[in-house]
Amino acid sequence: MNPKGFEQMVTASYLQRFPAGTQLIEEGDPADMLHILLEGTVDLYAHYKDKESSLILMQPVRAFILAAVVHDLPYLMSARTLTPVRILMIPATVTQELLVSDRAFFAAMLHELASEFRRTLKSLKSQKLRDGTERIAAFLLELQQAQGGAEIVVLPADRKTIASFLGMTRENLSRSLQKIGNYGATVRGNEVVLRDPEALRAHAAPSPLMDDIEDRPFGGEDER
Amino acid sequence: MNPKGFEQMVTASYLQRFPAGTQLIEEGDPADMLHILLEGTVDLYAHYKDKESSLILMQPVRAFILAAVVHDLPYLMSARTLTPVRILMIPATVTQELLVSDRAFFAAMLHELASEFRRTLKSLKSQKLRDGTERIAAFLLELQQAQGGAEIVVLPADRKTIASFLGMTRENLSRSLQKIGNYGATVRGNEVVLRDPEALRAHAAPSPLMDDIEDRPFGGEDER
DNA sequence: GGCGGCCGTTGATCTACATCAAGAGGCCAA
DNA sequence: TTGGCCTCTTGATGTAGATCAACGGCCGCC
Repeated sequence: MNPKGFEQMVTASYLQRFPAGTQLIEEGDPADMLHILLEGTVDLYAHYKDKESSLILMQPVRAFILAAVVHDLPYLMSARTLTPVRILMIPATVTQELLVSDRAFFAAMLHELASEFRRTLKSLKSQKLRDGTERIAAFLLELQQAQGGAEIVVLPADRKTIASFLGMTRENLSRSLQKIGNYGATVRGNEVVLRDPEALRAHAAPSPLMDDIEDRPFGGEDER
Repeated sequence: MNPKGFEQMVTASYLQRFPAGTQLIEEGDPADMLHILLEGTVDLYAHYKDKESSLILMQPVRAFILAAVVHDLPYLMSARTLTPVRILMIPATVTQELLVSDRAFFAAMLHELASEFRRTLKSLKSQKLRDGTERIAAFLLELQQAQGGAEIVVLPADRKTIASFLGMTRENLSRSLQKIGNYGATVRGNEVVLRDPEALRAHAAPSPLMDDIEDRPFGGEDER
């Protein structure tokens, strides 16, 4: 973005730190702040009757609840920190001014929003089309790629949250993690060792059309 | 948008009609055209292993697959017409030029994309948090509002598609439609009579945070 | 007309997953 | 240390919804 807009943004915004477990946003609140996650992990979740479900496990650097700010409508999700975080908060009014005055900012927001949309759509696809163990396998492979491809991946949250994010109960996450031992994944506390990523891939059939990954060199997906 | 941009768009675009059952887009194809649905109904769906699932039942006027065009990435969904349709197709290159040259067009796209995002997120919430009959009840109430609030709502697609959209099988849609008779909804072919919307509401607990409805005349999502 | 193919419904069974229950291990405070 | 309280796991049971199967209705087509 241009320097003037940047200065305007910085002076009007708050760069804040919060400890783990902080409630940042409550579903239904007016969208008065655009949040940009710079460091740490945030859980975006929602309620219905007395249930709740995690919808997005967010890692830096991402803007969240951009759509609510654009439309000046209430947040659709609640947000809480899972780790200590650093967040840049830009008042909605300033955001809207920047959208008008700074073309580069505008373009960045459009881009970010398109990313969010595609990620969310992928979640919906995964949720509707895959079963539990397939979702876990795909999730582990996503993590692996996000963490640089190492054999050992570290889980980004406690079991309850991951289970909720993946659309299952804690108990079944536990059991399913056992099952995928058959595909060469061994759980060790907070880490999972992927001894046989190919077996996992065969089971999860990951694809850039359904997962938040880049196409792999040797694309095994046939289309019709 | 401004007249010059509009003219540019119109001359470079194609306004087309297609009959029901036309395959418009195949998941994974490069995003070479922005589609704007002017008339009719389109089903956006995806497949995985040999299953497929309907993700969006789109009614006019909406742009679809906007995010893919913005990012110049493959479509995440396939599209087929459920009725005869009228569609404006704008080449991706022209769309990208317009995003640069026409501020109003740019703003409209941002707005539309934010709407799409929120709608998709609501679907994800509904899918993860509600059971089958709750989803049906909420769906009927959405339709009712979209159709002006009349007592009789007409279903926008065949049962198989609706079932898939709602995340269940044809068989269970059929059974669930019986069950919601207890909430004053009677099925009659392609129509459903909502004799007791309050009972339905009590069951589905609809909310503008989870459904594509307006809570209140005051300040809902605007339309064109 | 009569035949075959799809669609929607209904019923019987199966199964993935939720729920319920109990126990193991970790953490911290008194 | 002990006790309380977490989270996570494991096992037993319950259930929503998938699958399998059969049938009637409708439509297009020869």
